This record gives sequence, C-alpha cells and structure tokens, in this order.
Amino acid sequence: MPAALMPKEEVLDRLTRVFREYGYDGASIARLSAATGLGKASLYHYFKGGKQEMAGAVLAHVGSKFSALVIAPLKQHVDPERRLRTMTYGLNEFYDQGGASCTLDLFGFGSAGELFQPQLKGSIHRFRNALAEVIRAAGFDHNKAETRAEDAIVTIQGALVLGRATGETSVFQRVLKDLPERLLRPA
Amino acid sequence: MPAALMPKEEVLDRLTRVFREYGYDGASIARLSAATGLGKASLYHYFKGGKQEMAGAVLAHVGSKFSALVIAPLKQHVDPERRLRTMTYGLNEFYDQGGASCTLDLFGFGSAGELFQPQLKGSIHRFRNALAEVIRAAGFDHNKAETRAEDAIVTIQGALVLGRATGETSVFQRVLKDLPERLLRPA
DNA sequence: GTCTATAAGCAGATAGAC
DNA sequence: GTCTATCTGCTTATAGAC
Repeated sequence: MPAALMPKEEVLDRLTRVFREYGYDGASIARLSAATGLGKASLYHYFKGGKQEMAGAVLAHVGSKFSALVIAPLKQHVDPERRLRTMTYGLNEFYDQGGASCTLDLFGFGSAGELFQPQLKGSIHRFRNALAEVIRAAGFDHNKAETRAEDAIVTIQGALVLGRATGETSVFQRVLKDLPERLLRPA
Repeated sequence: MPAALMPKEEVLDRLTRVFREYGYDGASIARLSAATGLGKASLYHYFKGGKQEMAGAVLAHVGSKFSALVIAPLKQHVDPERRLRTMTYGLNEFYDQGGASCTLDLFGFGSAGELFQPQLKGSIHRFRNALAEVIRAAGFDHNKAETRAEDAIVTIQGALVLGRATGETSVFQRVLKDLPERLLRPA
C-alpha cells in the first residue's frame, strides 16, 4: 500500500469534527471534503461505502479514542476515587472541555439512528459496565452500582446538550467536577 | 380569513413530530408535506418563510405546550413536593413517555443551531427559573436551588438522549420518578 | 492516490391554474 | 387554500485522466 498524503488517522479526526458539528444529515460530502482537504473522489477512494461508511469509521474511531481516554482509566489498579478522577480528565479532553457534541446524541436519530443504533447501544453498555465495576469496587451492591453508572452517563450527555444549547461549557465543568464524589458518596 | 382544511394547531403538531424525529436537516419538505397531507405549495402558503419559518413556528408551538404541561404546574399554589410531582406527569406526556426527542437537543447544532440558539437559551432559562423558585420555596438558598434546577434539566435531557440511543424508555421513567425527591432532599 | 468533470436525483422554493 | 408542474442549486456518487 503506497503512502497517502495524509495519515488515515488525521483524515478520521477531521471527518469526526464535521460529523460532530453538523450531525449525520448536515455533514455533506462537500463539507467533509473541505475539512479533509481531499477531493470528493479521494474520499470515495478511502471509503467505498460512501457517507455511510465514513460515519461508521468515525464511530469506530471515536470509540477507540473513548476507550483510551475514558474506559482505560477506569481499569487502572488504583483506588476507585482515583480511577474516577482520572476518568473525568479523559472526559474533559474527549468532549473538548464540553464544547464538543457526543456521537451518542448526534447519531441517535433520523437516518443515522436507523443505521447506527446497535453500535451506540454497545458503547453505552461498555461504558456503564466499566463505571459500575468501579462503583462496586468501592463497596456498593450490583443494583446500586448499575444505577449510579447509568446516572453518570445521563448527566454527562445532558450537560453536553445544555452546553450546546446555551453556548456555555460551565455546566459540563461543574458536572464533571462533582462526578467522582457523587458516584461514591454513601447511599 | 376562510377556513383551512386542517386547523393550524393540527398542522403544527404534525410538523413537530417530523422535526423531532429527523432533526432540522433531516426534516425535508417532502416529509413535512407527507406528514401534514398538504402539498409543498400549501406549506409555503402557511409559512412564507419556508422551512426556517416552519421550524420557528414548531419551536414556539412546542414552547407553549411545554409551558402548559410543565411550567404551569410549578406555579400552582400547593406545596413544593406536589408541584414537582405534577410537573413530572407533564414531562412524561410532553416527552411521550420518554420516546420523543427534545428540540433543545435537536435544534442545538448545525444549521438549526445558528438559527435558533437564542430561543433555546430562553427556554432553558425559563424552565430553570421556575424550577429554582419551587426549590427555594422548599427552604433552599438561591445558589443551591439554581444548581439543583440545572441538574434537573441536565438529567431530563440526558435521559432522553440515552433512551433514544438504546431504544428504551426505562431510564427516562426512572429518572422522572426520582426527580421530586432528589430536588427536595436535605443537602 | 488524487484530481476535474459529470451524472442522476433530491433538496428547498415558486408560478400559476383552479 | 390547494394543487400540479417546474426551476435552480446542491446532494451523493461515479468515470476516467494523470
């Protein structure tokens, strides 16, 4: 395979930015082309399945970044509070300090919803399980841990929605700061 | 003004359903036409400003339904716990038991975001103020009330996002059930 | 692997008959 | 007030040269 002008990693980063800003339907090939600097035909050379395959690749790319930044810290061999604190740093970076949208949100409706719901469901499942295990490690029972883990995801998603609607990132910042204590405080 | 074949109220309800299911960019005129049973030209007769005006009218329509179902209960002359409980019934209906998306979410990005952010911001502001006043009436100070009100909105939005991504409404139902107690419990 | 040029179809929007 | 027919431009996607 001959070298491309731009590493696929970089291409995916740029595609991701467009999908996250405009959503699936709003991310036109023209915009994706401009953002990558590649002509439309070059994009179709990379992704023979067209826009749908681009979105799928973006989803996988985003998923692997999320694993590295957010899931991995939850599996470290340190105390629960420390794991959750490290995770919040990862979340802060992953969501660009609260200024980025989540693909869980943007790919969950309309044409994208029909195509990608199974993947979204899987991502949520993995995140909730990793969170719940940390909370169990802190001494909470299975049900309590599952519920708190779910609440954490709800809170993160909600804060991102609010931040986007208001144009402010302060809600996300506050929520992130309080998250570890909230997940571990006595019932 | 001669009578129309369908009351504008009914037209707005149907437009709302499409915008809430597909988002702004995904809601094509063809779909809006099919959902209302009106030809494209008839839609443009109602809304001379085109799709942008349709979305604006939908936003206003949704806003007034939200006022009646959710804000009004918060201003009743009964105890705070009762006001919040009644509000959750309104939320349940407004969001179709958790199966409907929120325009705060769907109109917050892409082309819609640029057009409607001010209105979204206003809606959030009104909801948060109404919630905070009830929480203050229960004896909490201004800051605590504001924070809890904001958390409530975050939680509702997040639960809707999660519900859409997983195709389940159980998260929304649980969150709604716990909301009054959570907003009023001792600090 | 990248490009220019172009195809085919759908988008939003309008004209004008009834 | 509603319709059919139509316009223009943008959409996704492809062909084929370099």
